[in-house]
Amino acid sequence: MSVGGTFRPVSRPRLYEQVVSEIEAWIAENGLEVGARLPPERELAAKLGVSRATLSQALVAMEVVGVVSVRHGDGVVLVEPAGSTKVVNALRRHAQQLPEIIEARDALETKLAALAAERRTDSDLAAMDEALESMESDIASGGRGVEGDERFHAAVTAAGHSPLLAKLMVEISDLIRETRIASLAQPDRPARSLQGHRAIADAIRARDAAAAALAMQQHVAMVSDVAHLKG
Amino acid sequence: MSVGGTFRPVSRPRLYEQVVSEIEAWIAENGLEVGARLPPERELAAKLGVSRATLSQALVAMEVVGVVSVRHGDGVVLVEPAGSTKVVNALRRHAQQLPEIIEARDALETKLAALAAERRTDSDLAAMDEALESMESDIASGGRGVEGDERFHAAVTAAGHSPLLAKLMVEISDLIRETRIASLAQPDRPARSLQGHRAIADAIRARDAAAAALAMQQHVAMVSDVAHLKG
DNA sequence: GGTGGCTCAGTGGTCTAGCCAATAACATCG
DNA sequence: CGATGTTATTGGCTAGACCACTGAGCCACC
Repeated sequence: MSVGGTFRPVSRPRLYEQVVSEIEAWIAENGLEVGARLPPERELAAKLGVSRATLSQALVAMEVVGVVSVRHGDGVVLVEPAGSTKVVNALRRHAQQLPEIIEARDALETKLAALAAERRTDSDLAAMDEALESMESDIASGGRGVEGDERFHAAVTAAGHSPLLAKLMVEISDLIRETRIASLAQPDRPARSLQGHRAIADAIRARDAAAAALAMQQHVAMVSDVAHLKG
Repeated sequence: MSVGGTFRPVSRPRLYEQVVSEIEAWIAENGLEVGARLPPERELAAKLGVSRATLSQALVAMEVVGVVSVRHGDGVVLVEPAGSTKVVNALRRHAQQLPEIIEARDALETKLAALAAERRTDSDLAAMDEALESMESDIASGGRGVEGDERFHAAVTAAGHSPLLAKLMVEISDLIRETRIASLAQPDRPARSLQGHRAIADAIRARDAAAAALAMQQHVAMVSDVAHLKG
C-alpha cells in the first residue's frame, strides 16, 4: 500500500503518494543503488508533471520513512533500496506469514505475561476480568468473542507496564488481529480460548510469573494450530 | 529519532521537523484527544510563523508516521495521542529506560536464540564464529569488542530466520546500541560478554534450543547488571 | 413530514513565481 | 602546489492564488 495507512474506505488520493510510487518505480527501473542521486527537484518535478511543492511533499514522505536523504545544496540521495519500509507492509506481501506472527507473539506476550504477573495492579486485574466477562457473555450469546479476546490481550500488555514492549505489540497488532479472527472462527475455539485466558489471568492474579508465561505460551501455541489449519 | 534517520552527523535542520515538534507540543499542551481537530492550516501556519507549504510538509510527515489524518475539505484530525510515534523516540525522552530495553531484548533475543538453534544453517554459524573471532582479537588488542558484539547479535538474529522478529529487533537496535556501549565500557565486561557469546554459539551449533534460550537469557541478564550500575 | 438536491462557507490540495541558503566544483591568487 | 575566493547548481522556504472536497443549512418537491 502507499504511505497512508491500513485502509482508506473511499476517500482522498493524495498526489504526493502517487508521486512517491512513481519515484520508487523510476528508481527500480533505472536500477539505482544505495547512494545514488535522484535528478534535481526542478527537473524531476517537470518530468513527473507536478509542482516542486508537491514533489517536496513526496520527498518528505520518503525521507520520513527512511528511503532517501534530502541534502540542501547537494541533492537527493538514495538511502535504502525502497520497498523495505514499514514492518507491517513488509510482511503483508507474503500471505503465509502466520507462523512468524505466532513466533513474535510468543516472544513478546510470554515475556509480557511474566512481567504482568510481577507488576499488575488491581486495576490491571479489573481490566482483564472485564475483558473476560465481555468475552464470556459474547460467546454465551453465540458470538465469537473477538473483541473480548483483543481486550484481554491488550489488558495483559498494559499490565506488563513496559512501554517498549507495548510499542512493539502495537507494531504487530494489525497482523495479530488477522490471525485472531481466523482463529476464533473455528467452532469450539472461543471456548478454549476463554479457558486459556482464565489460566493466564489466574497466574497473573497469583503473581506467579512462571505460570503466567507458561499459560501464555500454551495459549499462543493453541492459536498457532488454528493458524496452521487455516494456511 | 527525529524523522530522518538514525543519526545526523552535522547537517540540515529541516524546518518541517521543527514544526512537527511544535505541533506535537501544542497538542500535548492543549490536551487534545484522539479524534480532535487541529486548527485550519492557514491559521496554524500563521500561528507557527511558517508558510502553508512548510506546514503542509510537516503534516505529510505526521501523516506518514500515523499521528494525524489530513482530510480534504474537512480538516486535520488527531489519530494517535502524539508523542507515541516512533518507538525509539518515545523512549529516549526518559533516560532511565534501560531496564525496559533489557526486557525487550530478553523477550526478542531469547526467542530468536531458540529459533536460531533450530534453523541455523552452516553459513549462519560461520557468521557467528566470524563475529566471535573479531570480538576476540579486538579485545586481545585492548579494544572493547563493541563491533564484534553487535555483529554477533546480528548473526543470531539472522540465524533465527524470522523476518518479523528481525524487524522488531531493528526497531529497537538504536536503543540496544547505547546499552551495549555502556555495558562494554566496564573493565572485565568484554571478556565475560565474549564468554556468554560462546555459550550461546555452542548451544546454537548443537541445535539445542532450550540451552540457547537459557544462555541468551543469562547473557542479557549480565548486560542488565551493567546497565543498572550505569543508571 | 420527509426526502432530495442546491448553495455556500470553510478547509485542504496544488500550482506558480521568486528569492534565500548550502554545497561543491572550479578558478584564482600567493 | 596549496589555500582561497567565486560561481553554478541545488534544495529550502515564502507568498499568493485558484481549484476541489466536505458538511451544514436551506428549500423545493413529493
